[in-house]
Amino acid sequence: MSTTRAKARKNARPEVVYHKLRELIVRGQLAPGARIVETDVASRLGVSRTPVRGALQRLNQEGYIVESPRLQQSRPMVAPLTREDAHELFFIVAEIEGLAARLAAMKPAKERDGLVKQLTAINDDFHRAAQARRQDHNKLWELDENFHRCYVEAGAGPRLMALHDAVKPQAERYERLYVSLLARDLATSVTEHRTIVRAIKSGSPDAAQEAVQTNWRNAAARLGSVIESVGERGSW
Amino acid sequence: MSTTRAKARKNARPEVVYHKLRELIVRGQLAPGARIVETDVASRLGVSRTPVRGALQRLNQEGYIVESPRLQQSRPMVAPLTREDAHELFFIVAEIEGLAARLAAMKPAKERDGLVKQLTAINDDFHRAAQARRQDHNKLWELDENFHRCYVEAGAGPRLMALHDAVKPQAERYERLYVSLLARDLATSVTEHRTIVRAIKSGSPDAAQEAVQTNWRNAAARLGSVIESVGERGSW
DNA sequence: TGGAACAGAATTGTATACAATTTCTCCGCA
DNA sequence: TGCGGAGAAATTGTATACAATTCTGTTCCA
Repeated sequence: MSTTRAKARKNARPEVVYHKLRELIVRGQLAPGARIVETDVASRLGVSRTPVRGALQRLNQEGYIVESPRLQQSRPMVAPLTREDAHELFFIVAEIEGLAARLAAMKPAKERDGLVKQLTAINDDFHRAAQARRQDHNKLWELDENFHRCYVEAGAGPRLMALHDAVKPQAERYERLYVSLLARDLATSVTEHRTIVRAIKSGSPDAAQEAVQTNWRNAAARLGSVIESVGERGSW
Repeated sequence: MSTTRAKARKNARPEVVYHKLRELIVRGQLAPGARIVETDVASRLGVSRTPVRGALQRLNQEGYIVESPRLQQSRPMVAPLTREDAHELFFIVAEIEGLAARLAAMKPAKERDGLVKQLTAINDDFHRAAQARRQDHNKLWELDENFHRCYVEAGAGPRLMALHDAVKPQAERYERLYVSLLARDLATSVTEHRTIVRAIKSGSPDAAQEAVQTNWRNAAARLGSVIESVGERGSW
């Protein structure tokens, strides 16, 4: 579990390599299946292989990169996007964020009030952005992300938070796919979000957990029906 | 999430360093709070710092070691054991294994039959081992571990399995504490295990998930009431 | 033509030297 | 005695050289 939360250690080189690569993978500029070569990355970013190695190992542990099933050496490549993977991943997120929502709904009413206000505001923005003539996929993704992060941060303790931080980013690639491929279907998400907010507002742990899980599981189903191996894309 | 499942790559040096250190930490021979020095480990195990670094990074990501100061260098030390940490960790395991149990309970009856037989056998062994005059803590831990692993493997897909593999080992330190400190209270566990088996046997997803979660949450509560900062222990 | 084998290139694994940073120690001084 | 600081020791960060492994392309033989 990445206990390794966003390290404050900004200038650490493995850190910047990690973020650069992760960004490229998540945005699809480094295509699923693409090979990653330590020396290339190192020379492109102007560092030696040592920090690159650290970054690669982390990306591997976090599932962005997989190792070709070779024997003695690893030969890493960008993890592919599959329907099954998306499904399982979203179900896992459903559990984690569901638990966080349950905990958030158990907070004293006073705390919940502020949270509910925030959530409502974000979801309204999300609604508007979804209805806009010219949709901004980037912004849509960010708003959805914020919505979920909001109640997770309110409910989760450090350990659950760390788990969330370890797992959730892996869903980012699929979430971006979601808003791209299902741009017209986002009204459903708005409604599901409202259900979550209501449950937290009324302080119903069971309902909150249920609502979050439903939201994610439905998303998994919707995405699964349109993801057909979004093949090679972009290069670097 | 350690997508990095137990690598078949046996002879890989980072792998053996990782396992050696992990074992020492989990068994308490490397005390919570103890500093870990790359060069020491390297010379003790007869390798250079490079593979040690890999192992250390992984142990860090998996939560076995933490970085003490917020400076520019890491200075890793063995993660301490606390009541709060145990509580949160067990609740997380409750979610993960609960989900796995739910999925296991949804398998066709034919598959479930074999599973139920296995689970019953293990739990009976566990029962006997718990009642033995001279308890073998090591064996007790292993049996409990097997019991849970059994239904998890039956129900979980690769991603959930990977998540489980990433999180569960971190609970090992607390589980061993549990069987040591609560040796006389293990009958309760046997009973809770029986409830799990019944739910899977009857193919009730809700009941199975609930039973697993109850088992872990109760364990968290029981452990929490006796864990009092099990201070420094052992050295290397 | 097809395939096996070999040579060379490409790539990762490991060790080690050096640089940067942190911690420790001990001495001076009030 | 206690505090502060300078310099030494310890420790981690980075780069790089070399070793081990895997991949690629070509040649040679059936």
